[in-house]
Amino acid sequence: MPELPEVEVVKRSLEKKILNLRIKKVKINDENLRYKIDKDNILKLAGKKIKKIERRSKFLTFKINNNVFMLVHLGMTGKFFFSNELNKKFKTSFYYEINEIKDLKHDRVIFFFENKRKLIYNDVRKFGFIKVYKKKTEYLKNNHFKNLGPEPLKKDFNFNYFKTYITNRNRCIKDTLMDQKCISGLGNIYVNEILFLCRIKPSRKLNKLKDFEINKIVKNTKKVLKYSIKLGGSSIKNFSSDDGKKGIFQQHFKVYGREGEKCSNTDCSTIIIRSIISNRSSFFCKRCQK
DNA sequence: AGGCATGTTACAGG
DNA sequence: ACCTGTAACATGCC
Repeated sequence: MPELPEVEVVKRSLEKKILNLRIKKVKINDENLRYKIDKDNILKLAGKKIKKIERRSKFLTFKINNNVFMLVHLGMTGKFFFSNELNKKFKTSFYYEINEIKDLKHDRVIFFFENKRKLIYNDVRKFGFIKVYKKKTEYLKNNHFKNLGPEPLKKDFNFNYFKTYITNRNRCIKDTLMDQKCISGLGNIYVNEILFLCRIKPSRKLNKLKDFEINKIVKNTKKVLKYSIKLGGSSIKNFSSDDGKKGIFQQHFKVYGREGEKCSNTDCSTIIIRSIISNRSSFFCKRCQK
């Protein structure tokens, strides 16, 4: 379920659990993730501590001591689980309930810490990956960050940037917002939600956007992402609560997944429709989004 | 059986 | 070299 807000929530949650813990052992159950895991490198993490966790777009970076860096992308179905010394599993994010037996099969990599604590990387579809860089220079050169546009929540994603970016391009707004080169961290769910709030239909061409709409897109992008992070992100399945903190943003989806339902804008009861744009479902209200 | 699913990227064509 | 659109990757659920 990971778009920017979910990855951010995972990051914050992991910080509380594994920061400064020493890795004792790494076990690889399935090395064939999006990229084949470099066993030599990942096994060498044993004995080292996790010093810092950062997020860039939908990527997580674990800074390990001795200038070692571990880069993780959750793909479509990647999740982290943490279990403590009692071998009782706890969620590492706020929004996954663990069905231990069912999920065992998809536990791809396990990091063992002292006192029987474990961090489990679980990924059903294996679109996620884990890469280890032995040197800071190697990490900085990694090709995943090369073409990333600005972080939506930072100041460099603003009206001027966005207006300049879309000038002389012709594409529809939905594809543009999904394009990580333009803005990094959005995915299908949040783009649908943002465009609904902006009352712009996903297929609108960039050259037909008015300045006030460009401004609205920038503002609503920040608003939706912040609100979702505040609610602990969203999840379509495997969702449950534990200690009262849970990701509940999916309860606030206004269009995503709501094909056939009535538009949630007041004084509109048009049925939300779904259409495919660039191989991805788009949900929108024909009446409100122009 | 066939369609669908939160993402990225290799590739082809302009 | 840049821009854009498409298909593929692996797996499970309706």
